[in-house]
Amino acid sequence: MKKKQKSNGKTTIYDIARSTGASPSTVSAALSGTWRSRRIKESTALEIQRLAEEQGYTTNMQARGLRKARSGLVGMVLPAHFNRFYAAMSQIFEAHVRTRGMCPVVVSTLREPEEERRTVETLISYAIESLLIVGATDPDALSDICTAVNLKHVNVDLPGTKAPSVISDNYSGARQLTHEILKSMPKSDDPVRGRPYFIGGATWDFATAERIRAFKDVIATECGYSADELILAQSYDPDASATDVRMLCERIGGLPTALFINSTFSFEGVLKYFSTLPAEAFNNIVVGCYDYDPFASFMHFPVIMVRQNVDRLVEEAFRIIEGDVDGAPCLQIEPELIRPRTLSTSPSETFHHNMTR
Amino acid sequence: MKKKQKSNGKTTIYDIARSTGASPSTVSAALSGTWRSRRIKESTALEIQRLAEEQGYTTNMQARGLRKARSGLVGMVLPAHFNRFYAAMSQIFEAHVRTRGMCPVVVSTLREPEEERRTVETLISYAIESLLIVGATDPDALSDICTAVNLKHVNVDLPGTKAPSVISDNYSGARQLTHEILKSMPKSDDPVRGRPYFIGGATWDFATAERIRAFKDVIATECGYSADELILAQSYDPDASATDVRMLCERIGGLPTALFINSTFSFEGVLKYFSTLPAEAFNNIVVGCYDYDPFASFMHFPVIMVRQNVDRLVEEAFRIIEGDVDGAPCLQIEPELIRPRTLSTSPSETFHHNMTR
DNA sequence: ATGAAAGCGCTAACAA
DNA sequence: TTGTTAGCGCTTTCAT
Repeated sequence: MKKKQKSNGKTTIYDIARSTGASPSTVSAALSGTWRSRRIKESTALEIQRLAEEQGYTTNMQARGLRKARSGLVGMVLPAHFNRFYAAMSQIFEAHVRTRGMCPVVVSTLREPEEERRTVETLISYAIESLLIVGATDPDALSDICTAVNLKHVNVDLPGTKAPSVISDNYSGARQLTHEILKSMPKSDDPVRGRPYFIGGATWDFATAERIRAFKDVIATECGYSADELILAQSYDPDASATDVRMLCERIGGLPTALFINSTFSFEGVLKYFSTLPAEAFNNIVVGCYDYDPFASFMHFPVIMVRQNVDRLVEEAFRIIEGDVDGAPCLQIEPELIRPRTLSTSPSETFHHNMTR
Repeated sequence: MKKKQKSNGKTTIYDIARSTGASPSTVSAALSGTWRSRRIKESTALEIQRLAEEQGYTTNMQARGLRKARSGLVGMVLPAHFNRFYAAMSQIFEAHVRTRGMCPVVVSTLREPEEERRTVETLISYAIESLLIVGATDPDALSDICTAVNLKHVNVDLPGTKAPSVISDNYSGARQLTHEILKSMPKSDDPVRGRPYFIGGATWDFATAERIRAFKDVIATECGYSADELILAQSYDPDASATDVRMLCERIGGLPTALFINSTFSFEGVLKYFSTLPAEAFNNIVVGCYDYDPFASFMHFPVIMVRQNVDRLVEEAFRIIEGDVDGAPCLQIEPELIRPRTLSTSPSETFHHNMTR
């Protein structure tokens, strides 16, 4: 152990320079990898590197960033960490950023437009080099901020009009899910209980709207009736869904034969109500859930789920950031349908390798 | 819109200085909030702020950080994002950091010691002001790195010997859970199927070891027999647990009357096996799970769960960071027991407000 | 093959 | 009440 230098404990290139007898600029070159092109003798470079290592030198990224006007940081803002979908985003985002030798900064903004703005500005003040905007409530406002400092950015999951977007193909996913529900739905001639109902979400929400559109379209073509009356999309809140489904069941005198549930949050609410019913009540129902949770596979009735392709979502976002895209195109990524009890072969397994606790 | 200045699009205090006629230091003071103590006329300060706003000025934190030797960043490393527990950590960590007017940086390290080291070094090079080390595989190695640059840090969830730690009280939690399992376990005189079994986790893992110790202790005192034979802790992998429970059931000729499952991952595996059994098989079983997942509440058999107190874990970590702690004390936080079907009153609800999708 | 020196944007003495 | 100046640690011409 050498003695500490300066007031705080950090070794600088000047310290290294002093102890090797080289100049700061030589040390800089040796340590930043540019020494080859600066025609520094290999032996000097190696010696410097050895000493730096020994003294526990780490580059001060603030200084480097200030000088080079690049920070090595890549930012991502998302609504929340505590959510399977967004958590998967973070995980994959990090992997991509690391591949590029940079440092990921992920910050959640709790769906508050003001917080979104503030956070993006904060990230900008740290000179992030590009930004993924995930599920923002007001993507275009954020685009304006980014554009003003010409920061490359992409909208993910929720589209904007002022920057490229890559989102899940909600319409197509909901079509598949509705179709599958109809296919495995117990036959019934009951014009009320024998129909599929849509629960959860909010009509002002882009994703919900797309899913409802698909739900209606498929039912119109495959069943020949209108689904207008079958939709209960008041909110994403679990408790609201619990109430909705309870009132529905009371109104139609029992469980319907099929349910299209708009998210795992709503599903949680529905289950809360379900848990008040006897086991026999579930002999004639099939549930579809637009979202994925492994535990939901293990209910005592069939559950069909849709899982968004987080991998490709992020991959395409990076392709756009790094490519030279003009305008604000919107790329739609097909989600995946998870049939009941198919957990063992599901892609979620890949996560477990790294994440099992 | 004014025209762009400089090569890149960023306004600096010099730009503002020029357009207000004030000096850079006055601008700096006006913009960093120190103008009161610098006895700057209120009107000048306000005028400067107005212009800064108008020109879309944002402080360059790299420059400020370099100058002040403080970055405004607080770091946290954790094993993975894709995990309820760690995701909750991130969420709460962020809230705490924001309260302090700083910027959170959360990075996952996938339980790879080398990645942990690299990440901590990266964060240090960005001059983070303190660090939470969550669930690290080798906390002490990280402590060494931090100490070398005298960075304040705390271990969370997994203890270390070279820095203060705040962890869940695994022993106490597992005692409670075991006790509760024994209490609600169907009576049986069968000396094999009538006993509780422990599934999942790894004996080399600190947390698992503590839980097993509690499991054994409670069984010894309450039942009077040794639990040595009742423990199947090979791995956290869902599939391994699926196999373990299957082989157990084959060996003892049916389901046991009680199961202590060591994590939701293992639970997932157990459920995979359970889904091959008929519904009647579950009439005489109670399951305890050391970990929490809302969906697990809705199985067709009672599930008792333990939820770690993430809130307090993080809160205490900050208290330690900010206080003046000597040595490497280890604070244990009591987890919470969640009895079957108590979801509606569970603290998870608080999350939904912000995180409902 | 290497060194000297300027400057990235900001803050904090020290002057005035 | 405000301006001048030095310097945080690094990279990068330009010299040598």
